[in-house]
Amino acid sequence: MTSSPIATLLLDWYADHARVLPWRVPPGGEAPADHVYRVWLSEVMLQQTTVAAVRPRFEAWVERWPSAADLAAASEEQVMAAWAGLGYYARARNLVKAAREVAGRGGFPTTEAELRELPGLGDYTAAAIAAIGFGEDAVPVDANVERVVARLFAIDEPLPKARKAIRENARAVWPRGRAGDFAQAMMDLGSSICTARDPKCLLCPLRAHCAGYAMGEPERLPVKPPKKAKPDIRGTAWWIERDGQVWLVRRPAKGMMGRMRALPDDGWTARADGSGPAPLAGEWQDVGAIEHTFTHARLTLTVKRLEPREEPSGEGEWWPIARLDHAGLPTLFAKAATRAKAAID
DNA sequence: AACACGGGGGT
DNA sequence: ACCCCAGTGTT
Repeated sequence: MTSSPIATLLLDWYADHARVLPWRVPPGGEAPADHVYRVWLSEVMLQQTTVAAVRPRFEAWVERWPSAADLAAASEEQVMAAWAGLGYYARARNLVKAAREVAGRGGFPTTEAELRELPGLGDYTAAAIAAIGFGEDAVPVDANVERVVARLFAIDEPLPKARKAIRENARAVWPRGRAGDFAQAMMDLGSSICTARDPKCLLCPLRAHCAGYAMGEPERLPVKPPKKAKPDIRGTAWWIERDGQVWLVRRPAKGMMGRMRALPDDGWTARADGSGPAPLAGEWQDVGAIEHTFTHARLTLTVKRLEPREEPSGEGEWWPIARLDHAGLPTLFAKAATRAKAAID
């Protein structure tokens, strides 16, 4: 079976232009013993998250937990704190579950179909690990591949209906035996040449084969559905301070930032303003508000401060304010904490 | 099929 | 001030 001209051109381009990334084996290089673990971790971190944001977090992570067995032995609490700031926290909960399943069965699955059963691995990630991690002829279709293929074949049907045609065309050009390198080549092309806006077609190794380029305005593709406006919502977070410590709670398992450490709040959700009572009676000092944008809403969070005599009710813990950086707060609450501390001075 | 789920980087 | 992103799980 011979490769398509597109595969040959892109693999040749990749041989000269591959990005150097901490989880990547250079084209032609030898995979390390922990390769699958590193590919798995990088792929999960890269779900809806940019390379620039992932890179330093990946390095710190593999230093702390060099293998799936190490990660399986960690507490979920440690892992959640280590994930703080990366967002989509279900990924961290699933990462622990998956690590324990992998450790329990004595190693990673060795097929795409088995990988797909691990928590947190959908169609894309299972295919990416199979192709990049151990060379299976899998076809991982992410947003980069969608964009490149939609342009190469001038698929102008709007997403998500276009996905079937995109997947079929991707399969048609994907080279057997080089699935992993080709996947990474598509990522690099999508990130540096075939970008969402202002693609650099004059530098593209596939230009001569690109129907989108031939038609003009390849940047229109893929066609995306209109997105809806984000509602503005409001909420309150409570900064309860005593003897250089602040009262932190653990968020419920369900919903936003599930099981993450946090400041107590008034029960706002991404769909509604909060209205819950303060966890203590007293003279609350308004220390200002912070803005934070989620996927589905823009939140204005008012921060109120109190130095109480009695203990707050309910589950929680006193945390030294000087060590708040180590509490593993999601970015929203880290911002709120910064606001509260600024008001103290 | 539609929605919930965070955050940061690029322009 | 948007737009985008190496998506997955639930309803």
